[in-house]
Amino acid sequence: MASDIIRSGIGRRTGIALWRQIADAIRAGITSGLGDKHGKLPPEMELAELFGVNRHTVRSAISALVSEGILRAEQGRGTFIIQPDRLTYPISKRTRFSASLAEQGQRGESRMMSHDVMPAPEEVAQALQLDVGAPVLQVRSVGVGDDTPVSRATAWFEHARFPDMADNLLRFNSVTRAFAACGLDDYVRISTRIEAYHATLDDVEILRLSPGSIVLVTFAINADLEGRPVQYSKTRFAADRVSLQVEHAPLS
Amino acid sequence: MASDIIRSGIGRRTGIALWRQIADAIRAGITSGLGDKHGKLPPEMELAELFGVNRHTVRSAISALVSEGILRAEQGRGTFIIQPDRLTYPISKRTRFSASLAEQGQRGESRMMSHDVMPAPEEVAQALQLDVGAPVLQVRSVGVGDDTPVSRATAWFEHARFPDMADNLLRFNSVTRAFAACGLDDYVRISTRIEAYHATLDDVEILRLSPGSIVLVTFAINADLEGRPVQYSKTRFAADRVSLQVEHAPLS
DNA sequence: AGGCATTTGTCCGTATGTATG
DNA sequence: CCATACATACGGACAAATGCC
Repeated sequence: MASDIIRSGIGRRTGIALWRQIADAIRAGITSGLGDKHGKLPPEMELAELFGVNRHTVRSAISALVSEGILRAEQGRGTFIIQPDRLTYPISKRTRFSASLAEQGQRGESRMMSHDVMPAPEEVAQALQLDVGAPVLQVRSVGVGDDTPVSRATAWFEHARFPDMADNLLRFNSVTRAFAACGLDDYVRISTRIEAYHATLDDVEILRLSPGSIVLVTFAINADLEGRPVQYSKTRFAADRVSLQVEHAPLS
Repeated sequence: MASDIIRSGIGRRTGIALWRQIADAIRAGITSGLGDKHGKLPPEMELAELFGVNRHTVRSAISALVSEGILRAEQGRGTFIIQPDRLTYPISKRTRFSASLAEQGQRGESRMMSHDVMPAPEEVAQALQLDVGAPVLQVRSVGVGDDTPVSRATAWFEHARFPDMADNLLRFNSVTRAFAACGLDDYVRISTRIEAYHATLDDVEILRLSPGSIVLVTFAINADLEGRPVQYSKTRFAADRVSLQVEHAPLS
């Protein structure tokens, strides 16, 4: 039954207050059928029964979501959902980060936060097929869509091969154009690894998450058309705001 | 100061208990430098100062992580991190579920739990390009590697086209061979969507997770060589036991 | 062996936050 | 608003196990 599905996961002495769990459940349930076609939630008493808690507890949850800007409560009429969709990020041979958001009609951009030339640590050296300690450009950026931070990325480029990469990235604000300005006309994604973790404190702060929420982490390698790696990047996505769409190559 | 960096993000009356926030912080910190080379955590008093809380609060966090199987506490010696390796699941045009585990030298198998012919709900009908209500075979299975449940999947097949699918799956315990027995020699993955969620009660039970842990959910469509969908499946992976590896097509 | 510092484990009491009716 | 029950967080004290001198 629907009530069982919704109630599942709500428990006591888990370290998370009931009102908070219910707030999370309502936030998650928004995508899967909670609320009618006008976005109206069931009345508080009904929600209380649904979750198996007191009406006061539901009220705490709702008031938290209202101050998060996810719900709107109207005296006498009901409580309504203000629904933001998940952003879909395509992952394909031709993944272009900056183009993804624009395609969905989302105002989105990637803001470079810092850049630095450093000796390659082992993980980066291995991905870029360089010697450990070889100079690499490290770039940190934050992806923003609809005024909400969605992802934060760290990318590395071989400094010897692309000495002007930092300048070009700053000028064009696009990896594709920056590569072009460095003399690389085309590149393809050769590998993507995906894992999921609990948000770190940095995630909580930068992506404006609540403690305990989830981040999807992608480890990606882009290469030139000869197959030589040109970029290694780790990106952390706010899991409740995105959907990663793997697009396999078309039939040959 | 370092303690200020780590302390940031830990807050009171947020609806999430301090011990829970600290447990999440330690869990997240394990991947990024918390703990020395032997996997030993700083002593409780030190962690308490680091997070700006009482030692008892840190102890609550640690005891939660111990019962999650992430930490091991030894009286008089210290608290240690238990690091199990992740299984890597390739996701490619030719993803074959049953072959994945075997390739890694892992004893793995997929156990069918139940099967049922039912009218296609909207999500399934859309994925398989059928009319809503058309008969489909629904199969639930659990993927097990090294005696630990790793994933649970629900798959749907068009019943009219593959009437003997259930029998063949039971007989061969392999999607690839069952398709072959139904007259379909080859198929390819055309779409994979990946999202991440908190574990539901069912996840906790079936995948033997602890409440609050993470599941990676993949939504996959396989098609025949003409591009007609033959299988739609949703798979829920225990996120701390797997790594999804997207393999892009080789350069043409 | 003994002595000592370090670290986890257990008990007490008390104040505050959360949840119910 | 109020009263009640339970979970959370703090502070202090001491016991138990380990390892080192």
